[in-house]
Amino acid sequence: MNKTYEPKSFEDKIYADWEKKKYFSAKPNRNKKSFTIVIPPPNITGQLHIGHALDDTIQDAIIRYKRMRGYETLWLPGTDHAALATEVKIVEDMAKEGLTKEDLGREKFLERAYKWKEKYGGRIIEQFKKMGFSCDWDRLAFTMDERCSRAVREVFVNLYDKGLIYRGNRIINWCPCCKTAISDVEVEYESAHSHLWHIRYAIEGTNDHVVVATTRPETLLGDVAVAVNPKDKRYKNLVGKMLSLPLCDRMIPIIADEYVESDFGTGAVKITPAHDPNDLEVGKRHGLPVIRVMNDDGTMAENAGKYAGLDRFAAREQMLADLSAQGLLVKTEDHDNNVGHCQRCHAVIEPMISDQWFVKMKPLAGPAIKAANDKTVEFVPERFKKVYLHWMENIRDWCISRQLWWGHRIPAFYCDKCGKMTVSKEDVKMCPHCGGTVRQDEDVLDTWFSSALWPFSTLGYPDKTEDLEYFYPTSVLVTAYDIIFFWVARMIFSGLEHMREIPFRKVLIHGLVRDAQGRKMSKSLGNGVDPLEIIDTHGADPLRMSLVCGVAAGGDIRFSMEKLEGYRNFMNKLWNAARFVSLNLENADVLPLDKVKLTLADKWILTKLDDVIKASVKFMDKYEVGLCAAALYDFVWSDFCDWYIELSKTRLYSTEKNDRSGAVSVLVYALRALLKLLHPVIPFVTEEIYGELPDNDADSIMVSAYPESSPRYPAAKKQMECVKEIITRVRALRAEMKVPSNKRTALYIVPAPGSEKLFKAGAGYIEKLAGGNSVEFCRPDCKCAAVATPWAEVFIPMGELVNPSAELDRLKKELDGCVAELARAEGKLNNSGFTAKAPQKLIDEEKAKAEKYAELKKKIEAAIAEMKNLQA
RNA sequence: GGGCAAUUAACUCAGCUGGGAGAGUGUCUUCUUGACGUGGAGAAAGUCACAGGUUCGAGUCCUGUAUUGCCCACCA
Repeated sequence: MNKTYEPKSFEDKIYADWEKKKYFSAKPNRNKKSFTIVIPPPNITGQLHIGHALDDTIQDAIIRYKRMRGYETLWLPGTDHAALATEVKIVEDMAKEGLTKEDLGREKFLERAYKWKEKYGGRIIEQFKKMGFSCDWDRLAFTMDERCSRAVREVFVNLYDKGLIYRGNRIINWCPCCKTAISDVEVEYESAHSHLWHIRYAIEGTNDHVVVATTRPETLLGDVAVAVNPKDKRYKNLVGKMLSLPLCDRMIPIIADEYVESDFGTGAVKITPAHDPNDLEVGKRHGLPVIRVMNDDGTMAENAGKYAGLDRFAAREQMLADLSAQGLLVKTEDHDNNVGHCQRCHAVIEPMISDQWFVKMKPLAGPAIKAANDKTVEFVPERFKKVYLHWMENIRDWCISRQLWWGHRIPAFYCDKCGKMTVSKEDVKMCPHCGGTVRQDEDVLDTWFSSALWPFSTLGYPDKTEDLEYFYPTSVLVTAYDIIFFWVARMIFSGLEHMREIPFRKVLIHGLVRDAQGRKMSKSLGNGVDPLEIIDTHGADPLRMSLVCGVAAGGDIRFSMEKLEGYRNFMNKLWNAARFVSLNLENADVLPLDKVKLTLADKWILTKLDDVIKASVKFMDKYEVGLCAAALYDFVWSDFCDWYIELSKTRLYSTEKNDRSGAVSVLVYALRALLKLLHPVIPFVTEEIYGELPDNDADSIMVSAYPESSPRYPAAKKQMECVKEIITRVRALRAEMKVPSNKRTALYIVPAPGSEKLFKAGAGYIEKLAGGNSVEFCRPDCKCAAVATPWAEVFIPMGELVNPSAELDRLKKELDGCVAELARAEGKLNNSGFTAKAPQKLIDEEKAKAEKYAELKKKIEAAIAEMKNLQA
């Protein structure tokens, strides 16, 4: 083995081997339980970024764990066509050649889009492989492939037939930059400093006027009324009167409506049904017309008179200037409000009336709410359930049509002859009503409409496939909290509606990856890190470990190069531990454990191993991958490397082959087990090292069996912990006494009554690890520094090593500590409340402690007295 | 305006059903001992945000306060 960990030398090779051996592939198998995850499909235009790296490392760890635990595991991969996001990119790309969508036409544009998909759709998959992800690539799906598209049609038509999809003229969020409608969740609200403009509307036939306050004066020409609250005394007599709309010669009525709140603004609201959802409602109630004054590109429409053609913001400025010039702008007030922006291009969203397709949500939300409430689907951590429920309970209809070309085209066909519409799973050539020619709806579906079906469309829906029966519902869905509404919620109601069953039993939510300062990683800040670059320089395993280790579910994680290097060092540590083991294989036999005479240290590490197996299983079963990784990190570094390897050396360098073989056998056993435990998180390095071990149980660690825990040697573990403490204390004493660490000394041990046997067994370890060159079991007849524990005292002859007054100070400090402990224990025992109500076990423990510390105190006092004598 | 979360060592974070505060990084001291200096050994470092309460006992449970962050919401 190399002296250092060099991931480049094996990662690609190992991945290729896994793929070649088809370890990732899953088939329905009645003899095994299934465990399924569908990947959140990355956008085809995307590059692997740190968010995928986190999300999919968690999934890979879970999948690998379950695979090793004997489940038939399917991790189903795929990509998302990402209608709007992709189309925007393609349009940008065309712009470089001076081309627009219209130049190409729909057909040519789609050709280009498919070419784009071919070019970039595969790229991210190759990048996923660099991370080590064990997806079943033979099942690679795409939201626009034939299978998924069929599911989309099926679902659309079914929902339409049930009346759950409808077409309607409603206020939607319009992005004038992307020139499409978007759904509510695609609008990001940001608070902005703006103004409330107070504008004077003259009352017909009088010199009087009404002042209205507005934040969007550019929509003024679309006003069809001014509304006041019916109870508002100021305006009571004006209701029914007509007002002259400024900047044009139209007359509009004053109406009364409960919607108006008298104490905001002036208590008089302009009603613009075409550009505001509330106004549309008010308008409907009062039978008012709808006047749209803006074009799709955000310029003012023809009916905006002299403002026609002006951009909406320019029009605002111009109109304000004109109003001001006419003395109609009476006040400009500072006002903060929330302005919606397009999630994709960040342009200001324009609420506008538009003819679009919608999914009726209330009937679908009911079962989705119930499923969460009765825990048919569970959120981890649970608090995200509230977020989900709040959204579901207040859900509004989902606008699903997009004025784009890239995506699933809406399967509605319009007849020019009879004017009827046909919605069909199959393409319609001829109008079924009159035989006339039909044309398909121009629009495509929201990309999330197809992702909502992902857990079952990828498994064969609408057919009743074996896959679907075996792998559905999937086991856990893993994603970040920012995607709960977009995707998780929609998959839940879709699964319930179309499969009559939840799409996954659990939803594991994690946070976002942030930079070292806690900022969101973003292009504009330039603080993002490229996972591919990190894999190239440090390896995939350190990256995976640094994204996952120590993170509790639901939390954001901070990424930094320091952290990464720390975990790279861990890989090196693990590597070298393995190297140590392999270097010692030569002159020894590796035996099954039942053929080995186990030492105290062996029993200790095997018991600690058992503990960590239990902890790993406990954490992984709760999907706490991060806490599992942290527990293993500690075990490997502290228990296995710092202690067990060092402890094993006494026997490893023995002249007796039996000793050497015993030591090596336990080393190999423990190493193999911990590699398996670590494999789900750091698959490459564990596989590489596993390949170096003799007598493996499988061709590859990834298909080997996860370690089983079994009862071990709790008594030996306790004893070893006593020995360890003695060693630590002696080391500390030596350090404090400034004994050079390469200077070895004689050690004298006086075990406490009852501990004699233990320290005979542990003497070798103490000598080796506490800087001894000999051990004797008696009290030396010379000046000594002493360490006192409840189990034994250790004396080190001072000779010229020790400074007596320093030793005295040290002893005094030790006495202080001991006295404090004693006081604490006695304090508890003297508290009648404690002795009356605490569990007997605790009381006994405290009693034992008090006795031990009382005994210890005597010993330290004796040592102090002696030291004083010596000084005097 | 609602809701959620966080507040623990200099920094980043763990801490499960209440029973003597932990890790990593950084800092300091020291050691090239035959796995590893990407290392070993040792040390310093915390009123567990604040104020109450429940309890024999609170980082952990309850109430309130403060600060920070996030999400949701049609007050024009």
